[in-house]
Amino acid sequence: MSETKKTTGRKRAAAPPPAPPEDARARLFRAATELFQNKGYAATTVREVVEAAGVTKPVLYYYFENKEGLYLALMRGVMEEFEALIEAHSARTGPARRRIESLCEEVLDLFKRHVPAVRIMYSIYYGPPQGAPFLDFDRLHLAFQNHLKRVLVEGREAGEFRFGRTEDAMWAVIGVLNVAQEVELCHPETALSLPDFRRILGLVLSAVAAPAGAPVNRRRSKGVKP
Amino acid sequence: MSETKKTTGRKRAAAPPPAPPEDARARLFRAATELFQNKGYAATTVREVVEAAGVTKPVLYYYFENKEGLYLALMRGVMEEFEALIEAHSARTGPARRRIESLCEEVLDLFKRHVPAVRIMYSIYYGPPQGAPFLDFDRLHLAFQNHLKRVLVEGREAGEFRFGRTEDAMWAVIGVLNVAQEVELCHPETALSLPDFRRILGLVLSAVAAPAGAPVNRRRSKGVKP
DNA sequence: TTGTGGATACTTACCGGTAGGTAGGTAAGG
DNA sequence: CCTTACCTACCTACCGGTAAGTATCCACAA
Repeated sequence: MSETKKTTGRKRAAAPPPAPPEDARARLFRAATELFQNKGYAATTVREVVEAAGVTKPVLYYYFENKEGLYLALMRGVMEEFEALIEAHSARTGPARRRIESLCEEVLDLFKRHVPAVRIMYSIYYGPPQGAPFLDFDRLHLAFQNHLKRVLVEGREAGEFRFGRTEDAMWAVIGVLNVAQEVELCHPETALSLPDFRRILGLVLSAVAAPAGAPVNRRRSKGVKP
Repeated sequence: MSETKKTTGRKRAAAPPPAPPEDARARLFRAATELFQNKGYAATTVREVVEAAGVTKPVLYYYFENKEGLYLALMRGVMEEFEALIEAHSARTGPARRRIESLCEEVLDLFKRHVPAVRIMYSIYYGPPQGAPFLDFDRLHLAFQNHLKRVLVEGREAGEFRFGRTEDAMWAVIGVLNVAQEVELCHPETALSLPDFRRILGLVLSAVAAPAGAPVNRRRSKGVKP
């Protein structure tokens, strides 16, 4: 099966490979990402992972605690990046609409850069944990919701938006983001382009936009940074 | 599904249970649904299923071909119901907005009545197949999209809606439905009520609604049933 | 210069457990 | 006496994980 010559020169006097292009740890990482996203956590065996990575089984246990540890290492990277994105956005200023647009676009971009990991996250967040160890995806999701709500409220206070319940507007926006993610996951060949996404988000935001020329309703504009 | 009382007549001289209220097949069905949704297909063992159903292993293989067959039987019921719903809606008439609202509400209702099965479907549709046999969820999803697009176009032709690209409007509507489903799956305790859902859908539909009192743009109104 | 000791990065060979699945039997009813 | 509806006992394959050994390099003392 594996074309990997088991005669890994590693021994033998003559130094065999000039330098492995990717070290074993990185190869394990890539192989596991690929397999977990294609087959799921439980359905992927460590044997498959190490074979795809071209290493032997104990190597996996040398670099990672075990199968769970490998999974956790995979997920944590993306989770931290997402958290940092929201954190960075919390400090931003400017028109609420622009902030929402750029937030969504950046989330979508992060998502596209980590499709395999996100597919695993999605399937575990919405579906059953496939024997995979617990990870608090919910915390991140909630942090995102809260940030979005804050920007929406600030936009309303600044007279930029007009809507009844903040949650309604929030869900409408999240719906657009979800759809873009869904298409990316299930039909990457017809994935929404950035202009597509902007148009659809614009459509929804137009439903909460204050009428053009509406009075800037900045009532005390509390908390809104200058 | 079929409540056909097999009346498991087999009772030893001293019948331990007075009478099983549910026959073995139905109990297996229920147990598998519960376990698959809680642990995932691959992470659920047939031993767990039969134990939860209170039967022995060969009973499962007596009623179903194997683990895969049990899974397929589970999914097919919901898929057929969904398909029938879209079929039934294709024949409906009336204002496009009402049709979209009732379609979404009925889909959401079907969804709520089959949360366990849908959770499995979701996690496999968006995520990796967990070693589960292939099922063409995509066909159903596409059928739904096409129906929705048709109603939207009819609504525009009738002067009820005004939007640029049909796909944009479709995705915006689907986004709302997705969000409602997402909340149902991940936070059933704060699931959107029907009024909540109607408000949010109304918000999005208001973005594609033709201005009040706009001329009814029925240009040849081709294909629109009277 | 050489010896050596430890860290690093693996290897082969194996373990106990459990997975899905089955062979073959049995009790009860028509 | 055959069919239906189950049971006990078991099989093989493969699972996650490990014990123990080995080649290579480098630091540092002799």
